[in-house]
Amino acid sequence: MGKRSGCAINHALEIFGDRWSLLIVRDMAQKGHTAFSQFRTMSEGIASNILSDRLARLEAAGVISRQPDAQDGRRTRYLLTESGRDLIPVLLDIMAWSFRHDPSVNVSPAMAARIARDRDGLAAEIRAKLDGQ
Amino acid sequence: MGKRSGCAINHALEIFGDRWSLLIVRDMAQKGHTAFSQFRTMSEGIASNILSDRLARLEAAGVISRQPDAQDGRRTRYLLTESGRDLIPVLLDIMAWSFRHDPSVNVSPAMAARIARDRDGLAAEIRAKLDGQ
DNA sequence: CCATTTATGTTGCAAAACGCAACCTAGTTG
DNA sequence: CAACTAGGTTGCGTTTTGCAACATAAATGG
Repeated sequence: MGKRSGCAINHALEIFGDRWSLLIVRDMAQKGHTAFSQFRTMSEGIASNILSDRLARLEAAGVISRQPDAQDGRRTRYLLTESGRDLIPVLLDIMAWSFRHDPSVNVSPAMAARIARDRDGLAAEIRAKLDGQ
Repeated sequence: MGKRSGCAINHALEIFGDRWSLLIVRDMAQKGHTAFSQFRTMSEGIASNILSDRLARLEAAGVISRQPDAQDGRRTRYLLTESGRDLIPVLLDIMAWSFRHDPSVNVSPAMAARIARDRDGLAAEIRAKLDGQ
């Protein structure tokens, strides 16, 4: 796993520069998903082998953590680490960018306005919901 | 090119959800690169066929524009569109995230502090430099 | 308790994307 | 007009992806 360069953008791309990793983080932040089977239901349709691989990579990168469920031994709980939660503002900015340049995207104008006006406040709200997990 | 979903994050990933596209945008924003041969010198080492493909995709997505050079008919100038320039704040946030969670990355603490304190002002400065092109 | 179902994966295989080196063409320069 | 430069394309082997089937451990239901 030799890194290609010390550039900060490249560093980030080596963690989530693919079509799936950020969608997993999105589902964790937006929907509070924590289970393998929950990620499999995402509308983009991720294959189980790819999901398995991406969860392992995100864990290796320190963006998520994996813990066995105490109540149900079959389950594994995937949670955003501090580093993963810190991606929430980036996710919001990407959503706002997509909306500005293609309003046909599934973002309400109200949400877009909220991100523009108070991104960090919104990020804090999303973060707070995850604290219960 | 059927889209996988209307999600704003997915929309963005269909444009730059790979290991190279954002590095091209980075070189345009950070270094003012406009030529094929300039992008080929990036330290990550992009192959010419991949570069050719990514420039075509970014143009198709409206993030960059391509124009023949008036002075030298061999040259093509690649420039960030408004949509491309609007990615600058996102790039800065990604840089800051990388720095916070891996300080070994090539970002000076001063730059990281500047992004934290005045991201939009910094983005405006970078934008202003591109206006000469 | 034993059969069934659920949750989390792994395996095999075909298709697509990537990476490298060589090659090509139009336009420019000496 | 010969050599060089810029921006690609082509071939080909390697890697990653996507799909479907299968495996395994743990829970649940009768």
